[in-house]
Amino acid sequence: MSDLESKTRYDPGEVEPRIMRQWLDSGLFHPEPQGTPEENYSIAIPPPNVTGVLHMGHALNNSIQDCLVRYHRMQGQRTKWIFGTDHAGIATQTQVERALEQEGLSREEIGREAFVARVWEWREQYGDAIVEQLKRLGASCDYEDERFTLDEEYAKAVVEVFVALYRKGLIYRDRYMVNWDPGSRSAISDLEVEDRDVTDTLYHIDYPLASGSGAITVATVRPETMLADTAIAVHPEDERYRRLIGEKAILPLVGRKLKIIADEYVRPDFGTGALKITPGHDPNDFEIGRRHGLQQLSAIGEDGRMTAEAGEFAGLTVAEARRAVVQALRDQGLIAHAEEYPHTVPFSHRSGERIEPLVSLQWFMRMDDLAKPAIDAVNDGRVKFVPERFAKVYLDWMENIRPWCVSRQLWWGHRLPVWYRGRETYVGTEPPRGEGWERDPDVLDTWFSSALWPFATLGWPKDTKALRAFYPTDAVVTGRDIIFLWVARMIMMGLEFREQIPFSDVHITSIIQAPDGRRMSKSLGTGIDPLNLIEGGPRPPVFPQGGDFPAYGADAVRWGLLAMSSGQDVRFSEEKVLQGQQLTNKLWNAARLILLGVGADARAAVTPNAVEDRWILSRLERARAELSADIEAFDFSHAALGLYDFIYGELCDWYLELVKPRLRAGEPELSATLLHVLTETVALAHPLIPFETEEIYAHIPGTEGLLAARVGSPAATAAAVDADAEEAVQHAIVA
RNA sequence: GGGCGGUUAGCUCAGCUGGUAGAGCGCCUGCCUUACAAGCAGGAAGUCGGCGGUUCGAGCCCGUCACCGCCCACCA
Repeated sequence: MSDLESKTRYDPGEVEPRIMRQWLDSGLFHPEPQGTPEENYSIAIPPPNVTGVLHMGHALNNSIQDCLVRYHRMQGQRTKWIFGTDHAGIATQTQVERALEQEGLSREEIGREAFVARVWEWREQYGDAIVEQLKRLGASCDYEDERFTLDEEYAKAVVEVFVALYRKGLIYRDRYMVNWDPGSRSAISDLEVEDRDVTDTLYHIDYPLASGSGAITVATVRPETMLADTAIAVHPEDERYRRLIGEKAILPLVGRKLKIIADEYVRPDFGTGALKITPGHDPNDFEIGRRHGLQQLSAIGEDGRMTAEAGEFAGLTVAEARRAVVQALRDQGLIAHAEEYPHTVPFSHRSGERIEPLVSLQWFMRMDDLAKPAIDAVNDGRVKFVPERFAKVYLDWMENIRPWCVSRQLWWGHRLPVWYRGRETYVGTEPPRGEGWERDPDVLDTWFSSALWPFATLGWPKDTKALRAFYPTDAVVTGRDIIFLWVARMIMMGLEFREQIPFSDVHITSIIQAPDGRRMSKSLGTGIDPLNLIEGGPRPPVFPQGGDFPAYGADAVRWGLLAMSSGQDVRFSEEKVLQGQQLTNKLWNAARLILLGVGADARAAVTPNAVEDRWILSRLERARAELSADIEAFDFSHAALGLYDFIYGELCDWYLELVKPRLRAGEPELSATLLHVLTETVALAHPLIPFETEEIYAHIPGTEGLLAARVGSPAATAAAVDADAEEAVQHAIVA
């Protein structure tokens, strides 16, 4: 008890690492796989990227999950926080490629096998960082049962799913228009594309008519794609062009004859009302091309350079080709007009490069059949979104769902279980027998494996004890940015392969913005490293006052983040973390007052007669009920604020101030009440501020074991809200 | 082009099924020497974005406008 006497301020830096070690050594976070999912409680962590580091989103998200997990554990439920990391295909591969570049190497130079080995090494070296950071936060994950989406066992689940969906006809190979990311040199899904505002030049180009009588003028922002034009389209009702339908125009620079076709897609009021059709390089033109049976030509290759189809322009980059084509057209006097044209253009979310729509042979997954039961699950309330409005976002997307391009031209990931031999294709969990088979080099989209997370982590496809004990899980806690990428797909896969929803609650957390309202981002200098908040460290540039954060400690940061969170996006506020620190300091000193003040024989029965004693006991029960209700409603800011009000306002400022004289007199009855109140207070506060409460608990005479492992509270059930006492005290306050 | 969210004290945010505004930080005043001065007590401070409507009564309901933010969408 010496540190209680000597330390007038709570010292998280000393306490927290020590307590975490005790928790980890206790095995408390690693439950036996027993019982049923109904009686147990489980959450599968959104797997952080292996090479990632903790950011503010993780800090909030994991503070919330830990609060839920600790709360349910202390309700006596067998509780498992399923833990692991994600291989994060493109992100990880890019990082390792960059490291290679530093050595003057490329992945092509060292070859696939050596490269993948390098990534595994990289993972060994950096993969633990985020795990350690989560421990620093106090997250009570089951670290003893860690999964990785590329582990052998997990990979079996991925292959199993791929093969099953292939056999069902839901996974298929097709030559189709995809979002080609020249940066990662891979196809990416629609969800990995973001639109950005760009100002391009809109060129009006004359295509001479084959009849020799004049020209038809088209408008385009991508003149270089004209090299792959195979038609010109006009609206069937457009009087200006009606007579030209069926005629031919000559493609400048190339000389190919282009049929002038009619299609209702064309808007007469835009540009010139005549549209050049490039089925190989534009998603709309691709559709029009299919409707009219047009040829698809590719003038741009997967390397982002012009192909042989581009003739004299072959080998140029797209940007170079654009300049060259424009110059050539100018030389021939075919550019009728050019103007600045601001519009939105797709970019790769990953590499940041402009998407090049290409026709490519890829593997796709048909989603509509899978979506139906997943739509029902939300409509009938088996899966609930909190806040509720996100259900609509989910449903809108699901009802208009499109095929998912699942193949990626990367090396880091789950390789497709697909082999080819001549015209034969083999798909299976085991390699094909016989000679001459070659395996598809592509890997699966990272989100394909993440979609299986809630059951693949528990050992599926084997029928494991863990699966029987913990699936379905109870909740998933995540940001709204991955409702489609992850949450929706987990629901679909869970229903398809386990015939059960993967979780019953989807809690969508706030997104925490920088203090100035901008997005938190490393490159903008608006990001805040949670560890700098916990252990002290430099304030990023968004804080005008500069200097270092004090070492607030994990409890204060957790409390602050919970208090900040709400159904809305919120700005980060250091004041809330400071308030959390004040709370922990207040509680520390309240514990000192009580523990240093009560007599040694203080463990008497709690039989309060004094009205203020009955009052605080009543308030305690009220605080407990409100806190439970808030946590179960995923209302963490009210949980945090309510806890603060009870500890600060009622327990410390009012009750303890009031009983100080009696404390000095050494009343045994008071001592018993004080110890009871302190014990129950740290117990109910534990899910939010676990470290300090655990530390105080260890100092309370008569307690044994870990607070984190404490179940329920016998005294609590006996006690009840005492309206008489509350009213009596209210009157006293007024008087 | 559709959809969603926001606009409440100087700052960051609460305000449940409508009954006449709250917290933290900041500010002002007083108290201090033994739980905590990163303390205690008290105080000032808001035409609840604008306009119109429903109602005995609206920050909360309806309509409309204005900004701000986000998501979805194939107009060259």
